[in-house]
Amino acid sequence: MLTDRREQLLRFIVEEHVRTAQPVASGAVVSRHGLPVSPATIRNEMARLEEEGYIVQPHTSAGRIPSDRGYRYYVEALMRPRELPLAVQETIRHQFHQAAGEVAEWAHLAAAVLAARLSYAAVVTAPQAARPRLRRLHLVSVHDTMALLLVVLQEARVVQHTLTLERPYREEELSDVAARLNSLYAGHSADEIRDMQVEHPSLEADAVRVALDLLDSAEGEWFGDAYLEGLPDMLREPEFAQGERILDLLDLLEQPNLPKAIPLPRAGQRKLTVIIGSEHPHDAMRQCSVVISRYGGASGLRGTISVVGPTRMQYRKAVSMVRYMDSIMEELLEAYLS
Amino acid sequence: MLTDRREQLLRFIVEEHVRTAQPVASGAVVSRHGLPVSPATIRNEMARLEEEGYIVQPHTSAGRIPSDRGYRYYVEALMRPRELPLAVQETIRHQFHQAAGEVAEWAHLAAAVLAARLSYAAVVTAPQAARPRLRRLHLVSVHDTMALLLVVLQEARVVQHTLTLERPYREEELSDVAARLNSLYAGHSADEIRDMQVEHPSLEADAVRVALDLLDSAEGEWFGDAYLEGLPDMLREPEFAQGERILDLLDLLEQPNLPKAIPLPRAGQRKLTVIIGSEHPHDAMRQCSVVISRYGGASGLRGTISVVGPTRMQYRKAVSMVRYMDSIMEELLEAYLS
DNA sequence: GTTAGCACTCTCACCCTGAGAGTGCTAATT
DNA sequence: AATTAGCACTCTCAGGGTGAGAGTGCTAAC
Repeated sequence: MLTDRREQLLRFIVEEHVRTAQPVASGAVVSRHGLPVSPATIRNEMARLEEEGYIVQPHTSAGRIPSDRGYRYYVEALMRPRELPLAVQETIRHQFHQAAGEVAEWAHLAAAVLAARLSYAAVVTAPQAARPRLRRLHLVSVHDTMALLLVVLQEARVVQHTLTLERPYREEELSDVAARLNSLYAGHSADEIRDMQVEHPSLEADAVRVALDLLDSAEGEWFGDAYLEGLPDMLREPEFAQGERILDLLDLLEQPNLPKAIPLPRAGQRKLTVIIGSEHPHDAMRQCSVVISRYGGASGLRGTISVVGPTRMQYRKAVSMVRYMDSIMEELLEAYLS
Repeated sequence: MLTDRREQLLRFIVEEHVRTAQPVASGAVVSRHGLPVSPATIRNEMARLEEEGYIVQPHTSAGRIPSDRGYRYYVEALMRPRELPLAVQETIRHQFHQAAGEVAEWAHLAAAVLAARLSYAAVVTAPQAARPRLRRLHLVSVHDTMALLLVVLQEARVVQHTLTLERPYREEELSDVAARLNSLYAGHSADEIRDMQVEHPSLEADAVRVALDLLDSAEGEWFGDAYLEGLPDMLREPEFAQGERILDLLDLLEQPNLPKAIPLPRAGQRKLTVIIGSEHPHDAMRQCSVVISRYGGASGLRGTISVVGPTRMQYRKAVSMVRYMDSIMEELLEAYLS
């Protein structure tokens, strides 16, 4: 649909603008890109690209900058994604090896690595079970009249809640209660447990009620554990120089609002999604782009990896980083939850 | 040291400036404060206050604003602290009652309440043991080759870490290991455990090593669990309108840097401390004030409650809120850890 | 010690200006 | 038909000038 030359031109404008954060002038194209044509020719081509909505002028006598549509075309057709250099892959893999730790740590580390390598904000959600099942529950005495209820999910995840006891219990009593409940319910989902309709005495009833709540919310809240890193880095990009914009973004990227900022990719969609500027449903995000990938699924677990940056984002680098992180998370899930 | 009238004047300037965020002019003082003198008299008095460093003029033909020293004098001598209205006390107490939950939840809630009521940033650190002791440890199977090590501290706090197992263990094996370790170590501090010098087979050795690490870091990291709330609210104050300032603060208030922003009050100091503007060791905080209180101590647990706002802060309200939160935390500690 | 009066200073919003950047158009060239 | 040289045009940006408004400091009188 675009001629070869116009594509080349658009690519150059995008990449140059991403590099410099400045509008790209016709003169700059010939001098920096080395095309064997004059600036006037470039101007003609630019006029065409503008007509078709791929680029815009901030004002009459400025160069051009890509429009959201221009970025979209770039991402879709011009970008030629690249694998991460092997050296980088090695380094990252090494980092994960060191911190084998817990499942939630993976997500945290992934966010930190993304943020550090890209200088954009990164959000990674820990893997969540699509349909959580109870593996086992534990009651741990924390204090005379306080116990910790641990719910171990089938999927290597632990959630907890504190119970206040109406009388002191000894450690062994608590274990007995837990054992009794486990023999009944281990391996079942919330719905199944509810269907059994067993009557329980006081503490047991409490524990079951809370455990069910935890199971339910483990299913419901897709965003149970989200790790956000690198926000200040992103906000240092020149497009966010005005305080007002920063604050709107801060609000949106606070924990409780995160799901609005990082929309959950529809199940049918392809694995990796790029949302560019005004394509985003939220106003405050109109000058941001988001690269999202959903990992997991095969194992019954899923989560998202995403990067939030300015529309003027290094799409190629961001996409390859996200893609690689995705593969790492998949691998880890594979290895630990065979 | 200041005449009565000058004190009255300083108080008015502080309170008016806090209210309006504008310099206070001599005319405004007579018309709004209703002093039976003329603006000229006020100007003379203002000149004296300025000589002595309590107020400054942003520029020649502006009113006066309090200097850090002026705020200091206000806080020290002019403020007459006030108890929180009973209705507010009731509401807050109720909120805590509802969310009895875990010890870490108290801190989180306290931060949220402070932030909401003051529209400043609030940081509350969860209670930490000065000298943590092991109450009991648990090994919970999470996956064939992964177990969760739970270390319950004497002080109603639970820390956890994941262990990778070199071979699959059954649930009962893990309980046995935990039981063996508990019979040896329950009730002891890290140092005491190290002194015992018991030899352990593989998994046990691992568990002990990690448990010791956790105990150590529970002691070391004063800032183990800090909850920060309300940052965007504070940043909306007009003094932070410039993006640059916001970013510096954002950096400083990120998790790993928090201890720099909220200095730990020296043990000898009185309970509640106010740090005003340039008194703060950190440059980025020169236009902020911090109200800090340390709670606990009697119970062997301690933590801090603090509020960060602009120098132009509602000191009276902030101080009484922090003080009240402090008393609530003390009460909770008392009640649950008798 | 207080006050009226007034000159003085500073900020802020506004407009104007000239330099610089980059374009669009036209007419000539390949 | 595509390219290009040339040039007028438009827009931004920084700098300087201006007048209104705000609030002060000083002086001299009370």
